[in-house]
Amino acid sequence: MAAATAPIIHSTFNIDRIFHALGDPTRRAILEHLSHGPAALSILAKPLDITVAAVVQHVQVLETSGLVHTEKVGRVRTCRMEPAGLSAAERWMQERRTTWERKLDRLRALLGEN
Amino acid sequence: MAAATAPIIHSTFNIDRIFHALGDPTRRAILEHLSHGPAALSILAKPLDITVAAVVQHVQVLETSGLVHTEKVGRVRTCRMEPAGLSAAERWMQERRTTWERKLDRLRALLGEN
DNA sequence: CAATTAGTTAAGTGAAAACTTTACTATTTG
DNA sequence: CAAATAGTAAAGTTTTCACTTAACTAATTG
Repeated sequence: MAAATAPIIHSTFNIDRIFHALGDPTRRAILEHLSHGPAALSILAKPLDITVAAVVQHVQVLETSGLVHTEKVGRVRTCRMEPAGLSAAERWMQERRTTWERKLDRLRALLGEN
Repeated sequence: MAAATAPIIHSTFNIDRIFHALGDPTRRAILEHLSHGPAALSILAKPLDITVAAVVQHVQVLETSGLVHTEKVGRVRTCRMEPAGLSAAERWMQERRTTWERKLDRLRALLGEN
């Protein structure tokens, strides 16, 4: 019963990789930067005091998780945020949270009826 | 300009700890279990093939992040989900995502006007 | 074309994280 | 009360992760 099983269309997203990518504060800082617009690797590196090589590795993690897309033109690799990955993670959390909240409501209703 | 700065009330939540806690698949499995209702440590441990000691450690991480609350009665420690932490993480993602989506819209509008 | 800029790749280091083992305490139950 | 159950705490092991260094390629610019 309850809601019909949703068709699995968007399973290109690996929730494991997404949450792992989001687990690191530097990668979240990169995402935050990219939310204001696309940026080259060297631009992303500037405010973070780590080497460009480290930034490259973080961006690779973000890219294989699907949270970021990159494209190289000339010698510049431009990174841009890919919002669908975030949506997938938001959905995961929302599902768990609402499942729990519904459970709580039912419990409260039962207790209220006594 | 733009929106007024939101008063910081709910900063009891450490977004760093929350995202770190969510970064581990075993901890997400525990949360998933708890979304269906509170459970004792030993119940949580059963489907995961790791020792109870390891589960205790995961639950400690979840608890210090605020995603889970636990209480010991007799010899049983019962764990229950705390949805507010998830909401905080959802909010973080939604903010970054919508910032980016608004940016995209403005860009599209500009291009559309040409 | 020489110098600079942007990024890449591989290998190594150190620290954090996940997990186990072991020994132990407190509670419950037959 | 003896045995079983539920969890705890500390210490050690293994694995993963973030980061650096260093040597290199390709594109751009003075």
